[in-house]
Amino acid sequence: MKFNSIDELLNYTNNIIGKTFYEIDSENLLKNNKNLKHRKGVLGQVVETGFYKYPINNDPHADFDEIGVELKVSGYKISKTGKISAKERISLSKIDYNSIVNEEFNYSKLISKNSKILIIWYLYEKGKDIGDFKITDYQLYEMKKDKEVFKNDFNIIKNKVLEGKAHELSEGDTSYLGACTKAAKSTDRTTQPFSDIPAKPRAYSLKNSYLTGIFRNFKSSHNATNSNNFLSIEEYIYSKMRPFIGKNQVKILEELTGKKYENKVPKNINKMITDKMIGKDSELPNKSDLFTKTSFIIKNIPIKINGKPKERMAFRTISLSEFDDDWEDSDWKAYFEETTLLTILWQEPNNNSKNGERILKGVKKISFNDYDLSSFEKTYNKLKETIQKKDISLLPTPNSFENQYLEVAPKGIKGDDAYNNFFKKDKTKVGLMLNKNFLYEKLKN
DNA sequence: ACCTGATCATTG
DNA sequence: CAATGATCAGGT
Repeated sequence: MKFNSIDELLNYTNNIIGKTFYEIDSENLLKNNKNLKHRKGVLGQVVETGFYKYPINNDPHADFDEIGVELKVSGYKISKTGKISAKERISLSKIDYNSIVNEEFNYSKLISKNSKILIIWYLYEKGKDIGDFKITDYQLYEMKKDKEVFKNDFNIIKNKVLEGKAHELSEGDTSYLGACTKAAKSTDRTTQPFSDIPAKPRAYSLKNSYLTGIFRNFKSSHNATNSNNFLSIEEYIYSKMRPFIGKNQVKILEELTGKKYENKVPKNINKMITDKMIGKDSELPNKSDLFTKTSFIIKNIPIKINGKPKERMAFRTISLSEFDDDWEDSDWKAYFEETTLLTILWQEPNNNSKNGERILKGVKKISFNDYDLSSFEKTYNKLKETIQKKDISLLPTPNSFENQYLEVAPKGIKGDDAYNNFFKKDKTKVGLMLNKNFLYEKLKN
């Protein structure tokens, strides 16, 4: 099928809404070949051949070349809380560590020949036959809008390889363009030019969170592109923080609110400040496009004069039922994989100065690599086991295994007795925390 | 001086 | 009124 204009393409595409993959699979790619079912990309082929009537085995990238549009078929899921998110990243070409160091950013080569992508969205439902997934939306997206961010991301990846740190690459390093792992076996490794350490093979990808952002914007048709000039989140955060850097907590809060806090320093003073100064986590997507397309969480951490953190970093309380899922499917894995922490650093002016006196120092971006995640996985599995066996002694409290980064700690209010009441209710009074040593290592580099 | 369980102030 | 993002503080 050939389209002469984008309008023509979209008019035709409108007919795909409401269909399942079985319904459009005229070539019977799904029914005839059960093995194909689990192959990635088969749904894209079904749409190409069954709906757009491209011949099978057509060059997969030709798509709608004449009108400058590339086709992507992408799943999304709806969480228990009703939030929509993309199911998977879209992976692009492989990263060649040995040649990237000599390459300059080239948008058209990296993303695609075409600047627009037509995304066909289907609703992924766990346990359902993939042929029964229903297509619910289609969306034409102009990738060029994000070109400068892609360029910045590309250079982050390139610089890491230049520093001989290809093995430390992580999807959290960048904003939109990820470096996702790409290998048949998880043990596969490849060489890198400036280090002898073998690195995992990776490909460029459009990050899951980026796709999620695109789709959420589309659904809320809040397409009012709040375009701005910031290329990275750190730059954005710094622009908000700059007037306050070097001042102490009480002074900053007083400046921001006009109230006096000298005699009574709220325990959560840092969160009050960053909420006002930068924005609440829930408001961030309205502040900059960068926030809609990447999951950022602002965290405050007090540090000592020597730069070491004074405290662990706490996350929300956990529910017993969250640990029904296997790690691979768990919300916690997705959270740590995709979230980038923006750590606001508050330094003590003297040893053991009190809350309220700490000085705003700067911001540090933290994301987690595969090595970190494999340690988190152990914590997760210990929690899962604790819950399954109803045995509190198995709980991954601090130092419950070698190289533990993520630990369980109480988080309630007076009298909660979090450990003894652990099994009483689904919503527990304990939370997950990253320990100080781990945090320090992350802050250092 | 640190570790780890206990507790707090504000928020939605 | 409980959850969140944090800090507090007693014991070692």
